[in-house]
Amino acid sequence: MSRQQTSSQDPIRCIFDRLFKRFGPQHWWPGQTRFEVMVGAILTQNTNWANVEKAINNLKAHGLLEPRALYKLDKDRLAMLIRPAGYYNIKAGRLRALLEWLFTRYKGDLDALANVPTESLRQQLLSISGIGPETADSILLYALDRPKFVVDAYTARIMARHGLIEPPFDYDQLQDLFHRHLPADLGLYNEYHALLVRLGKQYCRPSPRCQGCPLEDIPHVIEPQGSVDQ
DNA sequence: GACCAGGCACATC
DNA sequence: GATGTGCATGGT
Repeated sequence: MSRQQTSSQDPIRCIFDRLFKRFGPQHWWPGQTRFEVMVGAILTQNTNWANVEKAINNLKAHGLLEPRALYKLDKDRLAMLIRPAGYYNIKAGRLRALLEWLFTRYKGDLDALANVPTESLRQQLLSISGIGPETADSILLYALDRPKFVVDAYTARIMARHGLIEPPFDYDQLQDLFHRHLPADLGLYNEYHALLVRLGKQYCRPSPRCQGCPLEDIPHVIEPQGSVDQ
């Protein structure tokens, strides 16, 4: 198999190089504050980002994209404001659960999270109802500058379709694949995840239509499963 | 009208 | 432990 125009023999790094060369920097996460990123991470669950933006703009327009203001907001009213993002009753509850944690444990002060070790913070986020591994890691990476690689549906589909990991696999196994092959670098994790989403939107839909995919000649290397032993 | 989108919790077997 | 289902809007 050829290695032309790849700057690394490691397939995981090779994919990043290829995507960055093709698509360039993605400037993620599209949010102006840490709190906006946290809210967006919940609103975007199984939802198109364009719809999330509508909901975020509603909150902004009402001056509610700030922890204390949102914490004081009635749940039904919150649900109506985030309606364009879908699952609005569920997500209103999830946002309230996040705020409840933030205020009960940290008095609503995002700066107070800075001293909490990453793994402890991750466990705390995962203990909040409505925050699973992807949402937790999105918050950790994009809002709180912690080097956790974010795995999403696109990541799973792309890696499986290009033979980099053998199904069945779970979130932790896929994340571990990236953690083992990459340095713990915030900028790299940030850009890589964004690039995978960029690729997935155009070339890696559920129904295959992969012509012109910039990864089509990446060597297919099935990874041994990660060290998730029980 | 069908499919899809930057998940997660819960019920059931 | 694995699998199925509900949650919902809006663009293509």
